[in-house]
Amino acid sequence: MGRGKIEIKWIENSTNRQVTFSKRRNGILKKAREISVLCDAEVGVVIFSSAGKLYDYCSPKTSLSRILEKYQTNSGKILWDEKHKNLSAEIDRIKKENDNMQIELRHLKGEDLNSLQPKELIMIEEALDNGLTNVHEKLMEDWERRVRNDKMLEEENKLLAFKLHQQEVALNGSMRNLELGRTTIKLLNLNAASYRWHQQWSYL
Amino acid sequence: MGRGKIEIKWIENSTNRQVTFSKRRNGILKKAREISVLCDAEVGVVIFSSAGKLYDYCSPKTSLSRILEKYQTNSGKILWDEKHKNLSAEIDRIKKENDNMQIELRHLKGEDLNSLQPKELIMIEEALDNGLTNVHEKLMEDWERRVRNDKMLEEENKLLAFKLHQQEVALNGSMRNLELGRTTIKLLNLNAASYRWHQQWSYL
DNA sequence: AGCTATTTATAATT
DNA sequence: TAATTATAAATAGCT
Repeated sequence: MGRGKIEIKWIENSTNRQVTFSKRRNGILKKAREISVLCDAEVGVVIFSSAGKLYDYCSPKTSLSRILEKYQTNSGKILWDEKHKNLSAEIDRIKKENDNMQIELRHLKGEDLNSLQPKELIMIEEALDNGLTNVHEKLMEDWERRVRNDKMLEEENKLLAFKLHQQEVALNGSMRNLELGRTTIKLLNLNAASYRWHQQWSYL
Repeated sequence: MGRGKIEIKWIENSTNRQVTFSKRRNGILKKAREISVLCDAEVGVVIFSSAGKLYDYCSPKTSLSRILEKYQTNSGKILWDEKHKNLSAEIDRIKKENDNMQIELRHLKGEDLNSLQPKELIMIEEALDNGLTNVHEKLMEDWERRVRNDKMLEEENKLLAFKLHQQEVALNGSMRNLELGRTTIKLLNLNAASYRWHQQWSYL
């Protein structure tokens, strides 16, 4: 896999050895990543260079300690004390639940349908139809609420505009009736409604 | 690295996935062996297939637990001393993931929509539409396959009926040419096709 | 489970 | 030390 073929034995030249280590280490970690994605495998890799530097990989959605725990139960080799078996079992249980939901989600999103029987497809179709109906209903409700609200605001608007007009007329009338000059004009007992209106629109 | 290039993403076809897993697993374990020899590296690899089967490698002159011990001191990550912490954190994480999926599922099924904004509703609607499109496509494919199959069977049927008719005519012809009486009529070298046909329909 | 056309990884070289 | 390139090795799609 290179300019020349090499025997699989210790590389004496230390520069070469280090370069090869770096390249191959990257290769292994990449392939570990790939197999975990391609095949949904749980993978843990730990590599120490001869100088003692650490490199590692662990597939997503798990952790080295979890992988190692599984390793213990599966291989019978004991890596450490076994006081956490029940927690581990709990995790397995939840993960299985998780996987099932994942599958259901995929199916509802129209993915990974190849393995399904028509009967199953039809059940999914029904679920989707159902969901769609409900969503549409909700959207419709929302739309209607919006429309009602708009109408209400419009009405209120008209009413307020009218009141404003009335007040202006009244104001003009009183002004005409006042003597000119520095007369202080004490303004106007705005009634409660028009006050609220004023508050509401004053930021414009 | 094969007849065609593949994307690094989950392989849907389960046969392909399994074959790829097996090939790549061997590849990784081989490379782990090689780097440990070539570069005098300490390597530990643990792989679980999605079905939960264990494969592992550990470089010679050491053991997984020794490698892992080194891993702990070197990375600062605690693998087993306070592992219950890790585990319960893990459980929390998975549970959260679980909850999120649960919610998404509910939403797709049109449940629990009250808290959603129109924008979110529309996104869900799109997802559902999409899923429905895919499911319909799949059903349509299935339907078409079925129709094609039916047509083929019908054609074959006609052909066989025709052959049968021909044979009857031929039979009647020979009968007419035989003297009447108790002559034994030795029946008829049915050819292979009509024999198969007979087998096929005789249960009706 | 084997076979190859290809893609990848990497040993040698710059 | 980092790129480049010629070649070996791995493997995807077939059978």
